[in-house]
Amino acid sequence: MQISGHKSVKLEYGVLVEFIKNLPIFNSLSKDELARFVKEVSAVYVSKGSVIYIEQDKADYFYVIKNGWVKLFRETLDGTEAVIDVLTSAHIFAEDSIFNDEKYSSSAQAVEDATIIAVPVALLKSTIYENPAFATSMLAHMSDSRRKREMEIEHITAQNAAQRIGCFILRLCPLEIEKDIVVQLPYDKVLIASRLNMKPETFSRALNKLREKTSIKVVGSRVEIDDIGVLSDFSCSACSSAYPCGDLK
Amino acid sequence: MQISGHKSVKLEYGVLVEFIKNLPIFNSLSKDELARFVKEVSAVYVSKGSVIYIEQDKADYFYVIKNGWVKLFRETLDGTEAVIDVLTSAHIFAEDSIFNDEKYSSSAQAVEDATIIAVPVALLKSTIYENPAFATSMLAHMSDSRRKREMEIEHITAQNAAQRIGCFILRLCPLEIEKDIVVQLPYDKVLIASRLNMKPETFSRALNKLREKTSIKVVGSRVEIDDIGVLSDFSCSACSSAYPCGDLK
DNA sequence: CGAGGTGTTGAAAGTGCTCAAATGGCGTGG
DNA sequence: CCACGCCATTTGAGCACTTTCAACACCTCG
Repeated sequence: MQISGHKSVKLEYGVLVEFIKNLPIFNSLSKDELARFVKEVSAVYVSKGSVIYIEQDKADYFYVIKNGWVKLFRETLDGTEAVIDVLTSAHIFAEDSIFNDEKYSSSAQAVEDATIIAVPVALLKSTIYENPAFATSMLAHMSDSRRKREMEIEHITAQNAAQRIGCFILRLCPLEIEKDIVVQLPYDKVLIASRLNMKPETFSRALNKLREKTSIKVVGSRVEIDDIGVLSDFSCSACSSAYPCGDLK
Repeated sequence: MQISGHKSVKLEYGVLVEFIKNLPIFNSLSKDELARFVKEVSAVYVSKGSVIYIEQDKADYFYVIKNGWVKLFRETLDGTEAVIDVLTSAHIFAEDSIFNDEKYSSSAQAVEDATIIAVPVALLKSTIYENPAFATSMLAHMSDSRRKREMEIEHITAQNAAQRIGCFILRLCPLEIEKDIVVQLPYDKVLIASRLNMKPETFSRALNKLREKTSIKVVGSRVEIDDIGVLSDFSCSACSSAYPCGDLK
């Protein structure tokens, strides 16, 4: 595994303020708190493949993704990798480091070039303590995040491979449009496969099946959807909520 | 489904205070707050099979389990039931009602006779706002709970049916003893099966396999474990943490 | 006793996985 | 510009595990 690929980057001050201020999770920060965050924070550029931290590392920072894609994962005793989540812009990770003896509870790796904002865990902790509105935001975030995991479990057990891929594609679609949508798969198919708890071979075959059943067109990472209704009928029938379920961002 | 079986019960004042005070989640309540909780709370007896609430019901209360077993579940569009969790003494549920538009995000049913403490959601909300230590406790709880779901996902994908049952049994075992442990399965096998995301038939067969592989003895709901090491070697090899992993209560 | 719930077993059908091999794109060194 | 090697992806064949459908044993309750 590649460990290099980290580079501290200077973001323009105004850009950083705007970015942080507009994150839902930080919208309850006071002006002073926001200033303090901006001061104590640092932006880091991580190139595709580089490891951000490893499970059990001392957790001094949690992160906000400015752009790019980051994979959270654990390794099992028999050496396989379990992908917990794959996140992008505006998502935060390692925020549970306030607990867990200040150790990271999983590992994180950039799966596409990314810029991430490192925020001291101590600052997170003290702000939670001092600003009840922020504490409530964090709690809402945690609750959503737990809910997201619950939906994940439902998907794994109730949907077959083709339906899970369909569901994944649906979550990439803009909500306003119904017909002739084109989306790009955001990262490579091997990773999508493990994100959806299946093998690459199964992914490939299930995508063929999905193509047959829903008349979507796939060329490389480009996906064309003529009619989103057909796709959601096929994918969501085994699930507890219909498209757009809105549960997983 | 049986809807009856709810009965308000009077718990002795001292008993209630002691119970609430000793819950980890409430240990940061001040004396005044504790008094207020005890005043606003009500104990409810729910008999086996009775439904506590249904998804989308208006959520005015969340619950703490005094004793018994409660199942949380959702129903999928095609009519099958997805079990989210099965909880017992000292666990809380529906605490995410502070968000979600004050609606329950799943349904809850007693699967064994139970006594549960109903706490007004409004009280939870205001206490989070007023007591940062309590807010932090709630946050820690949410974080643990999310982690628990993550382990669940790992189990479903990495362990086979027999290993999942082994893991379930291990979590019933007291931590101090290593040899000649006897445990009772806490609720019926059909429910354990769906809790572990498998069919009853699969459960039955996988339990036979587990018996062969680990020399545990099972008679009805009674399980005898000669050597916990053999059981954990078999069950935990596909997982990211070895017994006692301590992740799922 | 009969009904219904719970648990077990058998046989057949899926579904996804493993292992192996082929394909195709793409960047590097010549 | 081309050959090469690497990597991502696809395809094939066979296998392992879980589910499905059916039947049956057992127990409890009315």
